[in-house]
Formats: sequence, structure tokens, C-alpha cells
Amino acid sequence: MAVQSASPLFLRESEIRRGVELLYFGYSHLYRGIDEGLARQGLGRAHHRALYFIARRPDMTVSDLLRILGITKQSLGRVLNELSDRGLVESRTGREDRRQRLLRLTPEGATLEAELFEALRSKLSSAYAEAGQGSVAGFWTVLENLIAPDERARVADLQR
Amino acid sequence: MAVQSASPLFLRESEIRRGVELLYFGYSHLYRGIDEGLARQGLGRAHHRALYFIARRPDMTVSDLLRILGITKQSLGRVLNELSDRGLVESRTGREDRRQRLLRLTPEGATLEAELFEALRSKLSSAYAEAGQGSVAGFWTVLENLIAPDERARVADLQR
DNA sequence: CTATATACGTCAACATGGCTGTCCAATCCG
DNA sequence: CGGATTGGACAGCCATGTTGACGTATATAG
Repeated sequence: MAVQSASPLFLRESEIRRGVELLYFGYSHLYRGIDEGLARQGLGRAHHRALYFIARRPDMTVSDLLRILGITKQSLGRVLNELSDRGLVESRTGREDRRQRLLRLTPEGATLEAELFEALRSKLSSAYAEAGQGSVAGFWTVLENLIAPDERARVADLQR
Repeated sequence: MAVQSASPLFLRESEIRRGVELLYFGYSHLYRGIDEGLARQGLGRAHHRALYFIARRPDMTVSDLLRILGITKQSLGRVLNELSDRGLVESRTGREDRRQRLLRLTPEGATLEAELFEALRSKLSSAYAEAGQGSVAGFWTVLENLIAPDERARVADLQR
């Protein structure tokens, strides 16, 4: 076996590990700033995820949010109760189907979400700017292909 | 205000939200398969991260691993104890500095890590293949720029 | 109208994996 | 020698996920 041979297998593994590591550290870095803002409100990342998607799709139903987050009803229930206790989220009964609860941010919730989003925005937009538009397109393409086909529709649906 | 105007601000926010969402769902999907293999051993993601980096850099010291993972000594201690109880990781005393413990996978640990890596590899490599080489380069570039400058050196150091 | 399915909420118990604070032993180095 | 560093350990707490079991309101099919 050749020492450090540039075999396809070796190259492939190295490329994969690079992707794994960049995703891990990039993801970690993106959320590092958020945690501080959340802690000031006594909230955690789970609350942020709910706030984020409710901001993104006002009047989303509970079950839609459950499907997006991929957690159990009980876990989400706790989070939504805490958010509504703090007056950040409110829900109204659905007009067509009165079993549904349509979720919305209150003005206070919208303000908090905007503040947290700003932390994400500043980090991602400077990464976009330094990388250039072509790289951003590649970044999106790889990630889209990483998502399971059956989930892709749900994710794409979020962007209009 | 024009309906759906292509204002720079609107475009920027939409591009940022797209990145946030793709990162979240892509990252989630990448690790979904891993959890099952880990559960069979009674291990969690925290164990996998330790296994992964020890595999990547054999003879890494405990404090190097702490810096990479960004967790506390106590949290890592629990994980390392569980891994060494199961015979997956072993440590030897450093040659130069005898206070250091150099971490290594046992053959069993290496086998498990390889099996878990295979799950990552199959998902990421098919995303790479579908996206194409140009997109992969962009994917790497954006993520590298997303990592804080002071962390970049540590991450780059992992890839040789 | 009745039966069944769905959407949502809730109680209880438990696991994982972070955290803080504190203390200690071995070792290195000036 | 004495202070700094590396690593390990004990105790307790918190956030956020899990299962399982139930209950209520509403929709919908037969």
C-alpha cells in the first residue's frame, strides 16, 4: 500500500470529513451568539426554533410545526406553553377547521424574534459576502441535496 | 410600497432565512441515521463526537479535545469514562509531558467509528454527487467563512 | 345520527448531555 | 521549592428530548 496515496477512497474520505467538520463547526458558530440573547429571557434553543418557524409562517398549525421540528407533541407543548406564558406567542382557533390552533407571534414575540434573527443575519451575511455569490449558490445546492427527498417539499414550502 | 418589491433588504432576509433553514434541516438529516447505530450501543451523539475526533487525530490530548468540542471538562469526563468502560477508547500517558493523557480508539472503537462514519459518508457523498464539484467548493467556502477566525485554525488543523 | 378519525392538550416518568462549584493528585517549570 | 498546568472526580442542577396513557372538541364518513 502506497504511503499517502491519492487513491479515490482516500480523497473521498477526506472530502467527507471536511464537510462533516465544517457543518459541525459552522452550525455551532452560527448559534453561539443566539444563546446569550435567549438566556436573558430564560429561554433556550427549543424556544427559538418555535419562534423562528412561527415568525416564518404565521398561522401555522400545531401539527405543521410538529412535522417541521420533528419532535413529539409533549416536547413542543412544553415549549409553546412557556412561550405563551411569557406573552410571546398566541393562538387562535382555525376558521375552517375549528380543531386547529393557528399560531402567531405577539408584538413582543416578533420583537424578540427579530432581535435573535439579527444575530443569525450578521453572521451568515458576512460569510455570504466573504464567500461570494457563486459559493452561496453551491452552499444551497449541497444542503438541498442533503435533505431527504420527502422533507424537501416541506422545507421548500417555507421559502414561499 | 410595491408588492413583493425586490428591495435589497427583502432579498437579503430571504437569502439568510434560506441558509438558516437549509443548515438546520441538512444538519438534522445528516445525523438522523447515526442515532440508530449509537442507540444499539447505548451511546448518544456526545459519544459519537468524541469518537469522531479521536479517530481523526489519534493521540489527541484531553485538553485539545475539550477545546475542539467547546464543552466543560466535567461533561467530557463523563463521556470519556463511558467510552473507556465499554472498551472503545483508551489513553496512555504522554511521552514528553507525563501529565497528558493521549487518547486513542481501541480496535473495537475504530470499528464502531467506521460504521458510524459510513452513515455520514453515504449521505454526504450522495449530496456531493448530486450537487457537483463546483457546488461542493462553494459549500466549503461559505462554511469556512461562517466559522470564527480564531476557530478556523483549529478546524483547518484537523484536515492535516 | 352515530361511529370513527383527527387535532390538540396534559399528566407522569425517564434519559441525555449540557452546566456550575469544589476539591485533589500528578507533573512541569522557573 | 513553589506556582501553574493537566487531568480526574463528586454533587447537584437544568434544558430538552423521549414513551405511554388519557381526555376533549371537532370533523367526516356511513
